[in-house]
Amino acid sequence: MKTTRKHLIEATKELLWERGYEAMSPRAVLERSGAGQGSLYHHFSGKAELVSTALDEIGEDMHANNRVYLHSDKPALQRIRDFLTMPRDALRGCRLGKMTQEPMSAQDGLREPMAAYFTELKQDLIGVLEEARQEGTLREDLNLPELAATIIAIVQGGYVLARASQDPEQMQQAIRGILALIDSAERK
Amino acid sequence: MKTTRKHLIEATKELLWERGYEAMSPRAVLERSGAGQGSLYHHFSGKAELVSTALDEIGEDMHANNRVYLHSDKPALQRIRDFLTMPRDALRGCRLGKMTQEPMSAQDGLREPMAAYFTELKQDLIGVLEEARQEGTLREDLNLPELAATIIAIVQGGYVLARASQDPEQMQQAIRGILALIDSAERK
DNA sequence: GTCTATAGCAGGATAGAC
DNA sequence: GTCTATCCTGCTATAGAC
Repeated sequence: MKTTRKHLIEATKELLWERGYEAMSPRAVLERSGAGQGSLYHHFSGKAELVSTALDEIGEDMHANNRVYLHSDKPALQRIRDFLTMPRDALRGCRLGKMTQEPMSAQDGLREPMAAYFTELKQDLIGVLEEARQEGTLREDLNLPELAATIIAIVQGGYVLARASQDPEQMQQAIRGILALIDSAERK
Repeated sequence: MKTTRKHLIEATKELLWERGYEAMSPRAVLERSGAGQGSLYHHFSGKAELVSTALDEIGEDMHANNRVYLHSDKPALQRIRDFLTMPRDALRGCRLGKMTQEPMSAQDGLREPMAAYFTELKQDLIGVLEEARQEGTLREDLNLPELAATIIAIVQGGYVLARASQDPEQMQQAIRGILALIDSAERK
């Protein structure tokens, strides 16, 4: 079946979100996908390549979702707010961000998908912030790459706070805090 | 030796920082500390209790370090800036924050030290922000618990950005971004 | 391409001598 | 209290039939 490979990747994506890389075993992937040992090692050289493929897809999924908010027909600064306030499962954590803290994130083939995701997101944010500046709604003195990095960091840090306390509200607080600061950087 | 227990805890603290919980084996702790199998299971019921003890100490270490910056004799808002810009090993990640993204962070006895650290840090930050408000250097309309959460999230998210890109500068950018926004919330 | 069976090894914990 | 020896389990990968 051509779908066996797809099933393996799907199961891997789920398990990476639930457990991360270290705690995710190929055996668990086989059980969840319904495939046998041989299939995994027929389609992939091992755990690392399987995960690398899954990470690529996760990055694409997330990027596509972000663009729904960042490229709508609303004013640029509103799109930034929409991105910050989009629904997020705070207690599950960021599918990619959480793995940056594991030792595997230094390995070749595994770091790249994470780096690519955050680089693209940052560029998207910078683009929207430039639009806001052109629309005249954003103060001129702000450094846009820095502001973009700040916005991403708030989301990632919000996940950390939420999980530490097991309380999604902690992430919401952090986001409301940055929204208030962005309000004061808005030219009205 | 009474110090065998201490050596076990020290080795655990180091290994948690390097590898996190899932990837840290009791065997590695024994090798690094020079102790034998029996010592570990004499002093602790198992991996979880050993790690719980180590996490408590890590939280205390970090809290003591934070207070150096948050309780200096400088103006309150400057202490916030000092906290944000204190030296950090961006590529190693936060000793506690990184583990909030592991599955173990839901386990009893392991989550508490992380939750306690972030709760105390947030309270400290709120206290300093209240001082700033009393000094008349901070805009009155800002919600202080939200701003405190934002500050913590920036640091935690900065670690994520730095590790994803393997570039400490990404964390610095995020921090400079929030410093600029805080500047605009300062009453001069 | 997919399966079952299994190898080889490391993780986590226990037993029991000293 | 500390040690060495050892158990059981699960992880990662390979072998080889279908």
